[in-house]
Amino acid sequence: MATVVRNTRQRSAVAQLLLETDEFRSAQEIYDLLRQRGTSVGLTTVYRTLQSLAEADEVDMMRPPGGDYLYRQCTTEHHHHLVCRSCGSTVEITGPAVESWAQRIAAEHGFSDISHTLELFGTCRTCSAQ
Amino acid sequence: MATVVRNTRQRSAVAQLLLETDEFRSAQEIYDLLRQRGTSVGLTTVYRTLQSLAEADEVDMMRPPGGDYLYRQCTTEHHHHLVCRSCGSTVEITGPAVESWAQRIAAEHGFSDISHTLELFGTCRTCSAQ
DNA sequence: AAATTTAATGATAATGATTGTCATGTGCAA
DNA sequence: TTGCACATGACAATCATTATCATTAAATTT
Repeated sequence: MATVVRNTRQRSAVAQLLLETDEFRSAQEIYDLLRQRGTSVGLTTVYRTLQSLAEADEVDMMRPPGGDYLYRQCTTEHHHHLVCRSCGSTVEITGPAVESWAQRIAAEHGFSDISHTLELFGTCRTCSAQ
Repeated sequence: MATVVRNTRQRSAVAQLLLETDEFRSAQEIYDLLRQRGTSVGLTTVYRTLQSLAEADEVDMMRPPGGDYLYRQCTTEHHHHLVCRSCGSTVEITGPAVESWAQRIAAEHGFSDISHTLELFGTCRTCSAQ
């Protein structure tokens, strides 16, 4: 019954690249980076692998306003992000009382099964200096 | 120089529908609703009008995880939303100290030109009862 | 080690939301 | 009323993502 995840060259290549990448990257960027380092993986497989890793909570997946989905290897504890709009460099941040606040507000209005999105976007120091 | 916004039947129809709609709706849904009430507007024009209204901060525009852009007439003061994943019904909420918190965190990491997204998603009472 | 089973791969096509094009329509200022 | 510039909308184009499916190759069994 349990879905067996096979250990393939492609899955390892994607996982390894994510380990070495600190910025949020799109599927296309990850595809390009893999080609550059000589460990090409088909674009379809890149999408599938990222989706699989995201479902397993091994990578974070987000979509900035007006942009495509971005992926990044993160710690497993719940956190939020401060992301550079220009280069994708990322700082993991821990929201203060967002969790409990969200639950309380939702309950007050009769909403259940609550989730939330909280992301900060800005321009990092490097990109500010052009 | 200033862009003049003309008062057309189509723009009025979209604005009027938004005034009477309390839920976040997609462009396609708005297009359909306009047809139903006999004030049809071309889909391209619906998109253009919504974008124009969003840029003027007269409607809020958001994109739930895995979904398309949604639009809703809101108050002009800055606020966040609690949105039903199932029917789109929305409660406007005011975040606590999110603003200042975001600015402080960003400054600590050398980021400038900060913006943030904070949205809550859940299932409203009506949809919980099927 | 070979055979077998079944998930994974990837080239390609399909999808679908959003945007671009451009001929025509129309608000509005003169 | 006229003229100009923006607005409209049918249609085509774009493009990220997903579906298809024949082929490859893990992992398991013989």
